[in-house]
Amino acid sequence: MQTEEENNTLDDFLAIAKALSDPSRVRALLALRRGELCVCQIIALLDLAPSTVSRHMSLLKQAGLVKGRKEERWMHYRLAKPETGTGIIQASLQWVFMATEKDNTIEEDKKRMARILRQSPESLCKTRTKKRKGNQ
Amino acid sequence: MQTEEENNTLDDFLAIAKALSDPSRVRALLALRRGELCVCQIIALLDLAPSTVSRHMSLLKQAGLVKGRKEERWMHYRLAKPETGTGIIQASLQWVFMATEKDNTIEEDKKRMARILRQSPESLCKTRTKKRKGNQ
DNA sequence: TCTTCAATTCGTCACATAACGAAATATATG
DNA sequence: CATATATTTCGTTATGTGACGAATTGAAGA
Repeated sequence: MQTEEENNTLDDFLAIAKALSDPSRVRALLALRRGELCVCQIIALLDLAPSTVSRHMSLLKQAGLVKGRKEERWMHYRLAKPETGTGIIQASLQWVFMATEKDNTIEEDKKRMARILRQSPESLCKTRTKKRKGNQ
Repeated sequence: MQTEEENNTLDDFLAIAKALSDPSRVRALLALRRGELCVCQIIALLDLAPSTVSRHMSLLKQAGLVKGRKEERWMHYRLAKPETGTGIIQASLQWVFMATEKDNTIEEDKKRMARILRQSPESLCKTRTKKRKGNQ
């Protein structure tokens, strides 16, 4: 994937563009600017079903925008590092960051994530399991 | 839409990302680097039904990436100019350009468009009308 | 080994979207 | 006004996608 990369740049690009065309994925990606996050923390941020969040993160990973690391039973995601990315990845990340700079939702997410980070990840997961989720 | 633009930057961004997550739209957009193009020329490039191309161009326009200009009975599209765009637009265009720099399809499209431009737009349209299109 | 639990995968549903052709619209031209 | 023609809009169909819950996987811990 990095040895030659000469022809189907378009497909790589489209995968990135698709990954970035969903609000939940963009919010998750931007939240990772803080640093590595556990899936359960992203679940808490987005307030979506674990399976949904898992799929979102998987798409971001496939596009090459984030990296995953499993520690014990928790999966941690972080932004793709400069040395890992193909240049397009880094450019894409910069693009999202600048394009969403002044967004209200993202600002709210920062505060929300600050609150989430105050709890330990362990308690977070247990809390969520017991939590009622009664909407559609 | 341009008077203040303070809060829902995310929606604008998502519209752009969605517009850029389809190969036909990206190809059309990149073809416009040459300069303004008539819809019939884009139809010839992509080899899609006129109605399909029209919809694609409409989405690109909605996202703010291209501008339309009607001259006589022909619709011409061009890239959004620096002074027109919100900054995000220009950044997005630059991003697509750099990300697809080395793509084969795009290279082919350049040659293909050169061939198309050798014909006059008028003959192009009439040709296409008579042309058989027997695939799905 | 059995249990626990975080995360993922799978199946399903509702809805979005890309493709087409047909019909409508707009703009010359007879 | 009627015709021709470029483009758009509309309706339909097939496929893609996001959401969920249920079942599965994998890593600790009893």
